[in-house]
Amino acid sequence: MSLLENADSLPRPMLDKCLQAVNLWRKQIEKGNTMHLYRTHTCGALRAENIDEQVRVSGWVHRKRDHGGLLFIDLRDHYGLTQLVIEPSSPHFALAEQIRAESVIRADGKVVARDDEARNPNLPTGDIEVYLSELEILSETGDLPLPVFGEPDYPEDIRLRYRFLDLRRDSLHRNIVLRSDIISWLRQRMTADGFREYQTPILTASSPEGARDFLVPSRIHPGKFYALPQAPQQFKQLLMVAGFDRYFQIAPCFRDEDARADRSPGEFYQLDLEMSFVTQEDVFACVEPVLRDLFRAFGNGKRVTENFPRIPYAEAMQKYGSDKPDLRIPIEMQDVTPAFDGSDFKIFANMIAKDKRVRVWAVPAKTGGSRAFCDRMNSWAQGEGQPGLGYIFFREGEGAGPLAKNIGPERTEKIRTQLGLEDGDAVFFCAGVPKAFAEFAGRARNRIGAELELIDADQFAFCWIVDFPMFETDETTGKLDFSHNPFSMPQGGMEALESKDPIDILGHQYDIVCNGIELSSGAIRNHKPEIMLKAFAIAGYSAEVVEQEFGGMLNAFRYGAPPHGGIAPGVDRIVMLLAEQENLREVVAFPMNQQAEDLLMQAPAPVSNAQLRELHIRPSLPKTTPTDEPVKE
RNA sequence: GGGGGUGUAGCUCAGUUGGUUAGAGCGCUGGCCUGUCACGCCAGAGGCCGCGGGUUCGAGUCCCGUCACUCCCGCCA
Repeated sequence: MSLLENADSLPRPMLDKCLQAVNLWRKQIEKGNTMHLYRTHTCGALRAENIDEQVRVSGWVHRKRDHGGLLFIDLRDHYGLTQLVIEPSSPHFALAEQIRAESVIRADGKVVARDDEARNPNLPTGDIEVYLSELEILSETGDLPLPVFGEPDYPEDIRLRYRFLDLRRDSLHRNIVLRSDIISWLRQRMTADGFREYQTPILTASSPEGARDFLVPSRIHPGKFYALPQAPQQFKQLLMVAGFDRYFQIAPCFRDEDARADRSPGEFYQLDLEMSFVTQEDVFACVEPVLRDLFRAFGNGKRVTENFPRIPYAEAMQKYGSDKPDLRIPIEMQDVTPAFDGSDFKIFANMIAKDKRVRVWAVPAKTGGSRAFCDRMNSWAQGEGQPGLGYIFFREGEGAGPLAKNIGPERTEKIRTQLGLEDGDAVFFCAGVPKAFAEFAGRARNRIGAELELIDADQFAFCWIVDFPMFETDETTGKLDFSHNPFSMPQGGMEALESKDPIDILGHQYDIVCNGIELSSGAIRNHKPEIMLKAFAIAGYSAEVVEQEFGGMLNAFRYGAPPHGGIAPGVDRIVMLLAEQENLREVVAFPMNQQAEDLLMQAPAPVSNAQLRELHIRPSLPKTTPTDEPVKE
C-alpha cells in the first residue's frame, strides 16, 4: 500500500483514485497489453517491493550527475523523485547526456535494488533505482531564467514572470497543495456542519461604503458600470432573508486598494458564512471549532487555543495596545497613573495634573532588566518618532534608571509589586491620552516580546475581540462615523441609539485574531430598517441617502427578515499562517505584483479601440505619461 | 499620493579611499571521470555595472534625475 509517497497524508478518496489508476495500468500490463503511454508509476511510487518490475515513468529532469562512465538522472513529478541510471552501453546514453534540467522525458526500465552504501535514506524511493532501457524526450527546455533545483531567494519579478517554473519548486509547490487541501477541508467541514455553498454574483453594483471598487463598463447601458463585489455581504444577507438559513462560500472578493505583504492587490478569498436566527454566541459556537480543528489538522502539531478567550475591544487596547493582540507574547500592560500622579517626575506629573484623561501605562519586560536593553528600546522609540520611552529596571532589590530616581523608592516599589516584577526585569512607560498612544504602546509590547524572545512560537494563539464601538469621531474633522460595519446591530438596539452617547454604543461586532493577525470580522446584522435608519442618521446619513444606496437590502428587510449574523475568515491569511509564510505570494498560485500587475499574463493590458467603442469608453490619460500608448488597434 | 531598501554575467552575489585588465558560485560550452544523489577535476564563452545627465585626469564606486522591483505609511466599512 505504500505505492504513493506520503500516502498517509493524502485524503482517503484521493488515495483511492490514485491506487485505482495504478491498478488499471497494472492490469493492462498483466494482460500483455501495451503499457500506458506515459507511466506505470509516478516518480514517488516505487519501493523495494517493486524490484525486478519493468516500469515506465515520466517527469522533469530534476538533476543530472554525469560520471562519464555512468549517468544518474533524478526524475521529478508532483509525487516525488526517482533516480534513473544509464550505463554507457545503453543506446540512449548519448541522448541522455544531452538532456538539460527541466526537460520532460519518458523513461522505461527495470527497478533495481540499490547497494547498501548507495541507498539514499532522504528519498522515499531511495532504496531503488530504475535502470533505463528506453528514453523519449517529451519536451525540451531552453536556458532557464530561474533554476528549479535548490531554493534560494530569487527576484520577485522573475519569479512572477516565470511563475510556472517557480511553482515547480518544492516549497511553493507544497504551499499551493496545502492551500488546496485547506479549502477542500473547509468545504467538507462546512457542509458537514449544515452549511450549503451558494454562489453570488461577480458582476454587481458599486457600493458607496468601504474600499474602492473595480468597475466593469456596460456595453448595453452606455455610461453605466458594474462593480466587482468587495465581499458578498449584501447577497449573503439577502440569502438569509430568502430563508436559506446557513450559507457559506469560498468567496472571491475584489478591492482596488494598494497591496501589502499580507494583502493581495485586487483579489482575495474569504470563507464567507452567514446564519439565521442566531445570537453572537451561536456564531462563536459554530466558527470556533471549525478554525480550531482546521489549525489542528494542518498546524504541524503546534498547539491551538482550546477555548478562544473573548476580549472586549476596550480591554484589548488597554492590555495589549491593539485590537489584534499577539497573545503568544506574555505581556499585559497596566495602568500605573497613581504612581506618577503628584510625583517628582514632573513631565508625567504635570501631564496628569493638566488633563484628567491622561494615563500612564506600564509595559512590563520580564528579563529586560539591563541598561543596554532599556537604552536600545528608548532609541527604538525615538526612531518611531516618539520623544522616548521611560523605563525602570530592577537590580539588587531596587529600581534603577533616571525615572526611578525621580519618583523615589516608594513609588518604584509600588510599580514593581503591581506588575509582579523582580530583579533582572524592566518596565517601560507611555503617558498621554490613551487613544493617542495606545497603538504605539502596542508596538512597544510587540518589540519587547520579540527582542527578549518571549514569544512562544510553537502555537496558534486565538482570541475573539468583542464589543467594538459602533461609532468613532474622526480625529481631524471631529465628525461622527461608523467605526466598523454599518450593517451590524447596535448592542441595546433602538433604545441604545436613542438614549446613549453614540460614542459609548457598542456593536454586536467581533473579530477573530490569531498570533496578532486579524483573520476575520463579523457581526450580528441589523435586520430592522428603523434601527438601521437611526444608526445611519447618527453617522450623518439622511434617510434619502440610505434608501438610495442600500435600498435593495433595506427593502428586503421590510418583507420579513430573520435575525442573522456571520463572519468571513480570510482564506489567504489562514493559509499563510499554516504554511508559515510572511508573504501572500507564497500561498497564491498566480499572484499579481505590488503594482497590481500580472507579469505572467501581462495584465492589465491595452485593448483595441473597437472594444472601447463598444463599451462607450474613451480613455482620459494623465498628462504625465504622454509617451504611453495604452490603446492598440 | 508619500517614505525606505535594492539594481554588477542567464541566476545568486562580492567589488577596499574614486585608480589602470570588474571577480566568485550555480548554470552554459568543450574535455576527463563507473556509484553519484549540492558528484568531482580541467579549460572556455558569457558584462551598456538598470537608464540619462553631472563632478573628476579618471566613476561600478560620488552627486542629480529617471525607471524597475520590493517593504512600509496613506488606503483597505
